[in-house]
Amino acid sequence: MRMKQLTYLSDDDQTEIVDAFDPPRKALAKSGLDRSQDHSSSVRFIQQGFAYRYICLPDGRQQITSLLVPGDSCDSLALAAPNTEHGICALTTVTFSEIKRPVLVSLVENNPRIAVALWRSFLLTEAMLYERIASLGQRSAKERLAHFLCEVFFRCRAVGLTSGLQCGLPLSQGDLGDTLGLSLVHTNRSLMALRADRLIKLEARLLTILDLSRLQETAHFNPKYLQLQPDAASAARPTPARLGSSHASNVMAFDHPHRGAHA
Amino acid sequence: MRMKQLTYLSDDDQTEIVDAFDPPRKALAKSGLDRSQDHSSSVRFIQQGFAYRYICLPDGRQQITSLLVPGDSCDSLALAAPNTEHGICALTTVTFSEIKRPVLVSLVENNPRIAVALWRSFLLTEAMLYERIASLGQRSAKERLAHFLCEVFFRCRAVGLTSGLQCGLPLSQGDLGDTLGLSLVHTNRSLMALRADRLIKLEARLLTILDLSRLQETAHFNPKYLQLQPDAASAARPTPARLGSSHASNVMAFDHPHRGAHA
DNA sequence: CGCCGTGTTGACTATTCTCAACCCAGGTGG
DNA sequence: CCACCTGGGTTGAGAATAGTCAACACGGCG
Repeated sequence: MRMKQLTYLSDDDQTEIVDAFDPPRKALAKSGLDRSQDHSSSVRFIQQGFAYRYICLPDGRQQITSLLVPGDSCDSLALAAPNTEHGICALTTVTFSEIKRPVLVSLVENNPRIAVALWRSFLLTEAMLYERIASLGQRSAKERLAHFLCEVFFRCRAVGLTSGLQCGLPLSQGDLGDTLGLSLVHTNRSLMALRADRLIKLEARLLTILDLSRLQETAHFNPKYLQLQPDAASAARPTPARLGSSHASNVMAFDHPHRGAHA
Repeated sequence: MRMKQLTYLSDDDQTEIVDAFDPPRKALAKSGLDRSQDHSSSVRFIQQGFAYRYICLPDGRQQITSLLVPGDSCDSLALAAPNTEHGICALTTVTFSEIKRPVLVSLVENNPRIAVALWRSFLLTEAMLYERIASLGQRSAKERLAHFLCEVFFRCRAVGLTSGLQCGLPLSQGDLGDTLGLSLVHTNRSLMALRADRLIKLEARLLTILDLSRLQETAHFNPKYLQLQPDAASAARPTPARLGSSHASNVMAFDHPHRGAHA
């Protein structure tokens, strides 16, 4: 999980975390990640698969606020303010675990390393939010798209879900638009522009970066904000994903999109 | 400070916090809030005045990512990731206090109420970031502006810096544009549109809301995300601002804009 | 076979940006 | 006292960016 790369928790620490979780559950693509009904105050962590967090405006427009990859928590907010829930929707089949708030609290209180790991994880989320705001406010459609693709790629690489310059990107162009604040059509055209520049390939939910440094340039992308550890950043070798299945470091570690239960 | 309204810290708790701060310092309008050189790892809290946090893109564009009002912390990020600093710039004369990281940590470890207050404060920041993303991604210029004005007003009211439907707004139209991802000119036109609708007045850095509920409607603004306490939300009576000067609940609690040290 | 969901493209419209004036108030220096 | 400068704010006109509507292509699936 994300904590891993951030602080090098010991194996004991990790076992401690894993044991504290409720048994993992699954959500189908396009379904919400519901919390189990009996405890409203819990935190969910993605173990496998991709999901997104979104906000709906009263008139139906929706904004995808973050992409959630394995290791991410869904519920930093809910910890203290259970009334401000956002929706979480699976993009692929998602395996996730829930941990009850009191359990997490005692974990944090008894193991300062875990506390730091959790803290850093939330700060990373915040850093990504700031960067997204800069993107939405200042970057053009093409830059925004390039920036998002860079971010996805680096995040995937940090959790061992890349192979060379390829990673999975289980978003339709409509989803991409909702993420970037663009219309579907304009998203398509920006994508075509990046392809025409020979910067990326994107087909069948598989992103291939043809020229990473030029892509970063056009995006004005600086990975510093992702706070990657030096070795997690290089990641030529697949990072051993430890939590959940121990052989999850496959690029297309998610099921191919097909008609699931509709949102 | 913000902690106050969020968790009703006891007076003892507050004294404990106040005592832990370094002596307050001042920054002039348009100057950065520099940390004192001797300890890079510290957290700054705004006591009086307004400031903003911003990100600069390499080509000079700048995005204001958040407005900081009295009680806000400048440095949630720096706590764990000192390399991802953002700039903080004063909009008015600002009084702020710094607290060294180890001091804050021991405060948090020894007083769980303070820990919760700090935690909630950071989560509130996060909630505002999500909402800003929804604004930038989905709302039109006019809606965005209306939404921002609503947010500012509610936040000011929560810290007792309103009088009726008035509050200070020490941003130039250029600053507003950098906040909302709009050009100066278009910001001006959106502002004129809101004025033409008789929703607001804005002159000499004083915002007057002429019709709050209609302004909220046009912004699709729902204050829920601000997690206001019921009584802080009503706030017909001025909230006694306790930290810093005890009589700070004046609407125009900041100096009028004039040429300060330039950025 | 026909019906999705998804991607692609064209044509037109709307929103937003840029450039360029101009105004006004306050401050500064003669 | 006035001339001048500077930093806002306001407005117009034209250009660029992005959105909408509509059509069509393609593959998977019933």
